[in-house]
Amino acid sequence: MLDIKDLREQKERYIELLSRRGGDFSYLEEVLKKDEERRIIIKKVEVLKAKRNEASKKIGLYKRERKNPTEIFKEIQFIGDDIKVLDEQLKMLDEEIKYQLLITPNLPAEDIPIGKDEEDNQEIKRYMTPTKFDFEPLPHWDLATKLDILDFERATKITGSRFTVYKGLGARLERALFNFMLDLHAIEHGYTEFMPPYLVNRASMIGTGQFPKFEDDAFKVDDDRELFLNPTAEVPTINYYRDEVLDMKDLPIKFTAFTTAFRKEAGSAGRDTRGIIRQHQFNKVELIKFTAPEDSSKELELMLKDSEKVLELLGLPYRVVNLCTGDLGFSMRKTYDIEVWLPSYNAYKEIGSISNAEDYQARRANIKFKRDAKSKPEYVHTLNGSGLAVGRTVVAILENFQQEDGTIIVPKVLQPYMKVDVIK
RNA sequence: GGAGGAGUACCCAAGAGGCUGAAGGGGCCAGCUUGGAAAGCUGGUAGGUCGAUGAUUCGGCGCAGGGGUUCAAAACCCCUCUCCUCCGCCA
Repeated sequence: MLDIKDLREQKERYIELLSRRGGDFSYLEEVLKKDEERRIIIKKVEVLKAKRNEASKKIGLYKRERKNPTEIFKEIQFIGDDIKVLDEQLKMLDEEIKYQLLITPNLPAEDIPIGKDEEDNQEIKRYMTPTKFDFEPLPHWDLATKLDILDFERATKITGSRFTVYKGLGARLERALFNFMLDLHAIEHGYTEFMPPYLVNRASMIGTGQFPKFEDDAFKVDDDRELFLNPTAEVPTINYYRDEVLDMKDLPIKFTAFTTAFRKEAGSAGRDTRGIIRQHQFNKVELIKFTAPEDSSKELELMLKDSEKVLELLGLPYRVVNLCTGDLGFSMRKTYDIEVWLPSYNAYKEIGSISNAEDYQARRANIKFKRDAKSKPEYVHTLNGSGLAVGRTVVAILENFQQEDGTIIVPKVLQPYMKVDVIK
């Protein structure tokens, strides 16, 4: 959430920056008018409340002294009604302003490329060169079906489209990968392992920015508690500290969370329909950081390195892009995407993204920190990154390490987990 | 699912309509004491948020959350959430 005071003071700059995402943000002018109105009412109602408090105090005093307080009663006879009316107006204004702010995305960072969509993302790094084959490589859905390690057809029987059964060495590859990733981040990179609930409430979804704007993307549980299936570990993990004040000495806090994520993929009908690139259910190892404001840029770069390390150890070709304003996620100020080379797409495909939300989620979720006992609480910065999307890593391994006979070479680092060196 | 109990500031805890910005502890900070520390003693400290204000400061809200009764509510009423105990069920 944006800070209404900052918005008030830097209206033009805020609207200009937001417009870089594309879209019309002139409605913020209306929001500021409501904010103005709100402050006028606050002034009025607080004067009345102060008057009433004073009178009530006097009545108490009179009663103790056995004096007659009728006079005072007369004075404030109608004050309660006035307060009630103003309070109701205030509440409505508050709600409208809050709602508008909740559906307004984060400001993009000043230094990221301005652009419309992924075409305008800026490539900043390549690792290895795209895999070359001296035979006709197969897409992962064909490879996996032949090896009988993924079953797309029968999965539709169990659930429906965009669900897959992992089987045999396919299931083991998935498990090997997330164990490998967790070990890397927890043991080598110093993140604390984190296993959150997979059902989250509305407040959590609002806290990280999924709601209210993107409610259609979430699976809702039919239960009167209003719970939703975890769409990314970012939600439960960042909300872990919702409404808390952390100690500076504990920052940065680093978590690595493995979760199964569930998404409706509402807007992507017809896209990536083959294989397991885009599923309603997928596994992901996530990296989360809570930092002091002055450290978040540095921590973002470190997180990117931690994330890249996974692909480097696996020996997969990838590139890193700096997302342009048009492709940037709702809650984020800056995002790097890591894109892995996929022969079936003959292109780089997103396998993880590493983002800095700065104080946007912290303000929504009310997560602060104190520099020391006496200092005022300030909002933390939150960062999250993939470490990585497990299903898409399976795809990358199958497609990049396939051999002419349709078998798959298991990367060295996975062999201790897989107990085999070839999937056949 | 059934029956009870509880939720007050960093922690423990008093408080059953007005003098409670919340007694009392613990903690924390400073000082005395000490070679240094502990203990002891003395003094100090109470959060957050919103609004006004150049600073100082003033005012509103705040005793799990929401709503109500009242001139006035931590206290009374209603709803919700969380935790605890017992019973039932269960991986």
